[in-house]
Amino acid sequence: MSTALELRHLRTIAALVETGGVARAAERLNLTQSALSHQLKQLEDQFGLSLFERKSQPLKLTPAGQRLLALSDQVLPQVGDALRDIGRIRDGAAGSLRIAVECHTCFDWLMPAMDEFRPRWPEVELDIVSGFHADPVGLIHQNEADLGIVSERDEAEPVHYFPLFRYEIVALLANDHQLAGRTALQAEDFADETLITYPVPDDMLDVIRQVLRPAGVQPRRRSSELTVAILQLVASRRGVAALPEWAVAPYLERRYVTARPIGEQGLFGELYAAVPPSRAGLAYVEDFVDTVRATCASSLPGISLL
Amino acid sequence: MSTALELRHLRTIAALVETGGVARAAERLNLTQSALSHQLKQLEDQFGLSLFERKSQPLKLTPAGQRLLALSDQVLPQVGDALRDIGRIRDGAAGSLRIAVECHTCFDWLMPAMDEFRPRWPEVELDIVSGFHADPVGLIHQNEADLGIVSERDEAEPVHYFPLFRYEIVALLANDHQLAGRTALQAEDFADETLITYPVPDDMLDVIRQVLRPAGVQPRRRSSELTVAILQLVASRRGVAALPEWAVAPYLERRYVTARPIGEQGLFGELYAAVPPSRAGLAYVEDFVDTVRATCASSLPGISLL
DNA sequence: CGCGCATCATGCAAAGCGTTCATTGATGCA
DNA sequence: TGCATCAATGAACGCTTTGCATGATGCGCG
Repeated sequence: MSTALELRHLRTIAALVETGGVARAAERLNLTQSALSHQLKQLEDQFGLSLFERKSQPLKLTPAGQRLLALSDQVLPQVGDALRDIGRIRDGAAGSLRIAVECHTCFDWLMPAMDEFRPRWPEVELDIVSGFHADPVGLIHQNEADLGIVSERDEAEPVHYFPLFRYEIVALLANDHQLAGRTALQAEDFADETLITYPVPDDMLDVIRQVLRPAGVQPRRRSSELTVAILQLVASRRGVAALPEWAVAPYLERRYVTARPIGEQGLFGELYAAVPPSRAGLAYVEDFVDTVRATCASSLPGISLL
Repeated sequence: MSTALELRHLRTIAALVETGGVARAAERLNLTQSALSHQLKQLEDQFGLSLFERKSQPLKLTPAGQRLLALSDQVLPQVGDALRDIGRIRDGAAGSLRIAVECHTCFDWLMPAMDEFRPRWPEVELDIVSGFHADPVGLIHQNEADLGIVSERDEAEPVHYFPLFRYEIVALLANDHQLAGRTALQAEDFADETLITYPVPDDMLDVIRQVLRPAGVQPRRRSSELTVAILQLVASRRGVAALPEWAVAPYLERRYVTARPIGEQGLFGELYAAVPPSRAGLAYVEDFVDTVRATCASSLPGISLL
């Protein structure tokens, strides 16, 4: 007796189409490429049909694959709704979710995620704690926030961290900058440049903390609040910057400025959602985190979920 | 990391409610009672909620259980539709399904099943081969039928048998018949009675083949085409009958006649669908069998699926 | 009251699914 | 042509689900 169709298979098909490849789909699902390959083979054997053409970029579904995808698109949201409802039955529909952010750029993805979340949990009070804060976890302890977006886990803190995603921080140069010829930039390359950053403490700037300070490099500095303003300064050769790739992707596509990896392996940042342990199990908290991860995965280029 | 919700769980909930008990649900799903018990426990642990009240007959769902049931009712038909569509993609939407029956009463459940099937497979020509036939399998070999409903598997025949269900054949007596006092009837009890049957060869009557002939009992005989006519004769004390319990259940409920088991263990019949091996894998054939099993399981009292 | 029956839970042994790791083959790019 | 990417496959191992045997509990009936 062959194994029946399961939601697992629908999740696989959906991920396959979203990511456009078996390996990427596997990563999205927190599975291995091998597992997915086996799983797909088993599905195809069961149906006696192939589900997609392997040798084509982008990936192309057969009619049977398309029908399965249609089923996924129909069923998976219904399952999501049901799970949320069950969460509400357990924890109640109401609550508060005051969010503290330490990074400027986070608003780019936070707003869409909140827009997605709000109609699902109309009775949860959703707010952003105004301003930027060097220490969201502190705000949580003072009960002035319920969830903080942070870039480092401090295991000593009594909070629960939900991993969000990992992204590359790239150096941004004017298109005709002399360093634009390089394939990658090193710490020393910044020595004679003006580094343009957000006006926040150096500890919150990964490029300083992880690259320049260890190398003893102290470039000239300049700051601006807005991403677009920073880019404008870079384009007009007033300096260089180091920003998340996803934050500047649209500008890169239009060749407004040039991006280069920082260091041999590239420089990467990570983001986590910090919540009080007592609230980590709440249905709407978990769903908020899932919503953030889902919206970011589909809208931010070049990130990888943690 | 806890295991995610799967269709398996939804099928379990649906079966649980349909059958009204864990053990019966397990049988319906071709699993053990143990497996379902474990599965339900794991589900409840995962949600942190109980899904149904164990100590209550009939089984009562908690709100969370009801929500899961609603999801099942929503999702499982969609999955069924998709699987049928994929079957159509593989085997085509058209075909023919000429059905040969050897037993009179089968029409009671065959018609509803056909009504269910027809809209799902509008391009499959669905017919009943007219009249009753002692040998449906023969008709299949002569290519005059595509599927036969038979009560015995002849392993020597080159056909594929799909098991349908098992049912009890009960003796039917007038309410004030002297034998109505017994808890069960034996072969000898028929010796001085008139046995009323359908007008078919004795080999097709289980009560003759399995009970009376082995005991050398030859009661007086009378026959009628229609179930209701047989019952009318029984009620008016013209004789006794032996019919499938599910065929007479509505009359028993109204106490029109009295039913008693035949023999110590009761007398049981089984039904199979016979098809040519080459057609056993066709999507619409499998779906027809599934449809029959499903409609019979839900509409015929006292049967057990094989 | 105790017996039997029906029903569900539970502890321990076998399949199924996923993982790791290695390997191969196919494809596209320089 | 060589190199990188991607997917398929196979085998050994571990965790999860299922099965089997048994035990607990509740209910009806004498």
